[in-house]
Parts: sequence; structure tokens; C-alpha cells
Amino acid sequence: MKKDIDGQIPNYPNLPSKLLCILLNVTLHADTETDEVYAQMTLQPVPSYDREALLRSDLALKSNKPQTEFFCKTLTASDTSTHGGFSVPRRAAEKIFPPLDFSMQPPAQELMARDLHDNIWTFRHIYRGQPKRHLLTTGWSLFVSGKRLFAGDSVLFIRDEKQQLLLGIRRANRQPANLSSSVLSSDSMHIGILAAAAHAAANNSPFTVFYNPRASPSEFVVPLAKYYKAVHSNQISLGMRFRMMFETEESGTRRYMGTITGISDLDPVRWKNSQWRNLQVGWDESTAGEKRNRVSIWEIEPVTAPFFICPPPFFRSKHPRQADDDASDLDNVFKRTMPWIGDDFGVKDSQSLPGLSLVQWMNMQQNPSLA
Amino acid sequence: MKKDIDGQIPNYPNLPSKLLCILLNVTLHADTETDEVYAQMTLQPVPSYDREALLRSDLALKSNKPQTEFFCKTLTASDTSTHGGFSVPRRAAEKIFPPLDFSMQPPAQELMARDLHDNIWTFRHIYRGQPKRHLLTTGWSLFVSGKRLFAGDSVLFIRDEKQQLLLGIRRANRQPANLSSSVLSSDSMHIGILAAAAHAAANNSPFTVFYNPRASPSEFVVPLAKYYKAVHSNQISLGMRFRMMFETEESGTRRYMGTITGISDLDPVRWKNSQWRNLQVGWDESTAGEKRNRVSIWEIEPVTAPFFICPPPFFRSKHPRQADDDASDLDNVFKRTMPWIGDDFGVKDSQSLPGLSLVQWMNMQQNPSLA
DNA sequence: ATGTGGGCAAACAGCCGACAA
DNA sequence: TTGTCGGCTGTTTGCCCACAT
Repeated sequence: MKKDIDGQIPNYPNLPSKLLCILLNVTLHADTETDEVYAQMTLQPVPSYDREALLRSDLALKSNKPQTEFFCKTLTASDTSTHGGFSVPRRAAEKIFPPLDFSMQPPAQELMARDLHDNIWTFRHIYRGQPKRHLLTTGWSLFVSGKRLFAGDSVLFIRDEKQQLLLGIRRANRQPANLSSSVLSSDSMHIGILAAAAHAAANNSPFTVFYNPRASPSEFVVPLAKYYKAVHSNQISLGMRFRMMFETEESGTRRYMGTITGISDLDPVRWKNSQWRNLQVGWDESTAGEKRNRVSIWEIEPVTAPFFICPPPFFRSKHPRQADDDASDLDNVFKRTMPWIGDDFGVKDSQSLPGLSLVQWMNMQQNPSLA
Repeated sequence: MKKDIDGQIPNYPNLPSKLLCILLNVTLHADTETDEVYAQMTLQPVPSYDREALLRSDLALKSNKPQTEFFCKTLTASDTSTHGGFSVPRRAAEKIFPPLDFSMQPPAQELMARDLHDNIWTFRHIYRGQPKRHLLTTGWSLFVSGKRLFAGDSVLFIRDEKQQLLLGIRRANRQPANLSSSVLSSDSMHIGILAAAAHAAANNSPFTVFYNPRASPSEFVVPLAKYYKAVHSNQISLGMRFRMMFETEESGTRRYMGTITGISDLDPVRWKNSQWRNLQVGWDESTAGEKRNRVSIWEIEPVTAPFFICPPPFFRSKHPRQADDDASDLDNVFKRTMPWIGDDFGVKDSQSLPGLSLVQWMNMQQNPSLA
């Protein structure tokens, strides 16, 4: 949680800092007003004595790499002005848009692209001017005003495997603004998630969480395989060097390097020995001090060669692990249940669930079966 | 709560259906996007053994009748069209707006009105046309587009006691729309409010709720005096006739008549013997079946003459009250604490807190001391 | 390669009284 | 009394290119 209201958050002594769950259901949503994307997940806690349940859970993260191409452009003042249209970067237009018939004078076509709400936007795509350039004219201003875009916001054009155009937006990091929804107290909500999880864990009943990768300062739902891979292969020590993925403005990712400067509980009272953000870190590049100074072990990649696949057992027993009952418990359940799996869970793309990108997201919209 | 997720809502056996609290603080808010109004209240549970606490609570509802006049008009297609301005109803203009100088040809003036966010809107008010009528021209369309008003929405002009113009809006009952905020699960929120209240009650610590009169199907915060007056003066019986206030489209109130058709628990399992909406009712006018079929005792006014002031004690003991430990408990605490007060708590205006109207609300904005 | 600005025509905004419900 | 419309005018939108970076 972001803030701590002293004494106002109940303690749930029986709720561990990590709760092993099966993902019963996941529904993807996009806010109708802002196009902000988020997921709704129904989670079923797995009681420690129920080994069979884990078998029904699909541990291997499917590596559903989207077979799509996209481009993302940050809008200029001219792009968002009512005076003109949208200037398409040349290489982007050639990569994403259907080819123009250059025998026409000027070459032009009508583009249709679908957004997250299945609304179709049509644009006139024309290649003209001196020097020649790709432009979107008719229809563009409707899109800008309809989505309330401003200079600095970004637009994504995605061509999926069926050659259909998808269209997304990504707003600049402005002020949070709409965090003051009327009927909810964020305190109550935080307490409610804890209460719901504690109740669900005690009664073996499912509960529901909402998950917004961009809004959450830390991902609070972690794929078991990702967690497990990190715990088994990352040997944590003070001064250790690591890399960590961050999303870039252009909807890509890049890695930043850092050093572990401390290992300590984020909340020693309420969540003792929790692994959530228990690593204090420093960053090589100080980008205006934006990056968090605490991370969790499953968020980082060690820079020194990790134990890639199934390290010998005697290595594992030597791991200097903190006394964390949750981890040990998970560990044991895991090993007793599926000893044949070992430590390689087929995690091809550790980015594939948390930090779901818009591109992957829209691709899943197209192919719900992959979700 | 609106919906019941079977088995997913924890039971709080120690949380009574009614929780006696002192209102430590109340803050009034208006959503920056929609102008929707709501209150944020910090509530301090009063332990049953702490009689003194009740004394510090101000039981008497202050009858702060606003000394204001207002008018409310539902916007027509012409009002919201870009083609023209706003046609002010003649009597409204004469009642609310400053008088025009009729020696001018045509009579006109500049009006300035403040909205809930202290933004000032200016309009040209002109009296012209054949036949003559009051119109708002320059400035009006900015207001319409700024507030995103459509035909069917309403606008309120309020003249406060300092002769200043206040300006509010009231949207038509369209689809809920924005109920899908991203980071929250309404289930979690509901659970959270219960958990927060239970924890607060157990630890004598304050908790916070948000309160939106128009969004909540039933007001869940009731002034003690209002509750007490109802329990003491309304003799409930099957077939009893009553009246109940509803808000009208024009921001006024009107009473509908109905009959009590049953007395039963809304949730016999979770909240046995609760008085919340335990009265089943039928309505004389069937307005498209919009009105709720369950109400609480403090929402209604009996039609037969009630026991207005301090009925003789032997009458009270005969009240056919349901076995509700909460009520009896409150009752006893109350009588032990302030026997001299009797049953008349000086409640002049039973509408004054829940169902806070926009007019009263804006008036409180002007005079925070009254809050 | 692409952001911005001038020229220009078409569309829209917005003030007016006429008319009718 | 007041909702909608046609007439009229000033402003904005939006497509085109030139020019600069």
C-alpha cells in the first residue's frame, strides 16, 4: 500500500505476506472514459494441505509473443492542433499501414482502425506535400477530440496477424486527476482487499482483485513461476549488481542497472520477513530520482551469470535465504507436488503477465483464447 | 449493499447492524470531472460503556435552513445547441437575477456565478426578442461544453444571502457510466467498509466513510436524533399508512404515500433483527415501479397523528418493538445518559443531513461554519 | 524526414427576430 | 410564456503547400 494509516489498518495475523492462489478467471477491461487498461482477476487461495490443487494450475507461463508490429508516436503540437492532421513517421507508415497505390495522384486510401472498445475510427491516409510525406487528414481531429488527446500524449497503431489495424493511446504522465472517485475511500478499499484475501484464505473461497499495471507502484500479483524462478536462481547479497526492466515512453522496455544497498523489511511490524520490496537499491543513472528505491526479488535480473537451469541440489541448500516461512512453505508444497518439474518452468518471457503492455493487451483482445 | 456475493463477504459477528458514532469531522467534496457531490466523514465509534462520550456529541440537529432562493431548469435541445443561448424562465430571472436597467435598449447586464469548484462563469443576460424574454447569450455555450451538459440535464441558479450567484448542475439519470474505475473492486470496497467499521468498533479507533446521497440506494449514515425520533414516535404495524420524501427532478422534494405490507429482515442470516430496510412497502402511485420496496423506519413519516412530544411512559413500554438488541442497547445508553432530554431533540428539519440537497450544500460551502 | 505556418474555402458558432405551441 | 427555426455574420476547421530545421 502506498500510505499507511497508523492503527487504522487491521492486522490479519493469519494472512501471510504471500498467498498462493490459482487464477480462476481473468477479465480485461479498458476504462470507457480514459482508455486506461486493467485486469480483473478471480483468485482461489490454495490451502497448504491441498497439493492436488497445484496440479490443476498451469504453472508454465505461456510464451504468447504477439505476432504483431506496431508503432508509437508522441503527438506534437501540430498533430493535436485543429489546424491540420497527423504527420505519420515514414518508416512507421511503411511498416504498419497497407501499401498505397502509387499510381494514384496523390496516393491515398481510407484506413480503419479499432480501439479497445471496438469502436472503429476511419482516417484518410494520403501521401503528398513537398517533400512527400504520409499524413492522416479527414477523421483525425475527431479522434483527437474524442479521446481528448493533447501534445505529449502518444498514439499506437498496431497491425495484428490478420493484418487488421488496432489503435491505442497512452497519455502523458499528467497529474493523477481522477483519483477522487466519489463513493470510495481508498483506505476502505485497501482494508477491503486485505479483508477479502484474509477471509478467502481462511475459508478457501475465491476473491476478486483489480489490477492496473501503470497505476500500481508495485505489482501485487506475481506469477508463481516467475516468483519461483527468481527465488531459486537469484542469489541475493549486499552490493549485488542487477538489471531491471522499465517501460519507456515509446511503449517499449529498457533495462536500468543498479546495486543492492540493503535488505530489510518494508514494514517490520505488520509484515515481518515479507519479501515484498525488501531490497533497498541504488540506480546507476539518476533519472531525476524517479525510480523506486525498494524492489522485490522477482523484479530484478542478476547481472552475474545466474544458475540458469536446475542448479545442483547442494547449491540450493546453501542459499542464504532470509527466514521467511511463506517462501519455505511455498517451496515445500511446490517440491512435494511436482518434483519432476525442477526449476525451469518454461518461462520464456518474464514480462508476459505483470506489466502487460498495451500491444500484448490488444492482441489478447483479438485472441481471447490466448488469455 | 446492493448485491450480495454469496459467501464472499466475511461475517463480523461482533459488528452490530447499527454502530453509534460521533462525527469527528466532515468534509464536503465535488468531483472535479462531474461535479457530483459527496461527503467524507470521520466517525468515532462510541463504546457502550462510555456514557460521557454521548454528552460531547451534539444531538440536536441544527436547523440551518438556507436563506436562499434558487431556480432549476431542465435544459432543452435549444438550450444545449450551439445554435443559440439559454432561455431563462421569466419568473426565475425576476426572482434570482439582479434587476435589469430597463432604460437600456435592450436591457442587458453581465452575470457572474460561481460553481462548486469556485470557478467563475460569466454570462451576458439580455432581455429582448418579440415577445420579450430573458436570455443568456455570450458565455453560455462555454458553460455547456465545459460541463458537458446535454438536453435533459438541469442547471441551478442560486442567490445566496449575500446576493451572490451560485451555479450548479444536476445530470439526468443516465447510465452509471463511470462506475468502472480501474483500481477498485466494489466488492473489496464493500468488504473494506465493513472491515474498517468492525476494526474501529473493536479498537475504539476512528474510521472514514464516503457518502454520496444520490448514488447510495439507502443512506447508511443516519443522525442519531432522526433515528431516535423515528423509533420513539413511529408506531409500526402491518397495514400502516405513511408518507416518504423523494427528491424531484427540479431539486425540490415531494411526498409519496404508501402502506406497510410486511416487516421482515432484509438479510436474515447475516444481519438478523436489523432495522435497515426491514419494512416492506407498497406505493399508492406506481411511478413505473421506480421506488424501492423496502425502507427503514427513519425514512418514513406516519400519516396517523404520531406521538409528537414525549408520550407518557406507559405508552412507550407497550410499543410492539421487534427484538433488536442494538436498538434496545442504544435506547438504554441514551436514556441513562440524558434522561432530561426526553423524546424531542429539537429536530426541525429531518431532511437536513441525509439527502443534503445541492442548494443546502452550496450554501454550506459559502458558510463553512454552519457545517 | 518532419514540425510549423500562411493561404484559402467550407463549415460552424452564435446573435437576431419570426412564428407557433 | 418559451421552444425552435431561418437569416445573417464572424470565427474556426481543415486541406493544401512552402519553408525551415
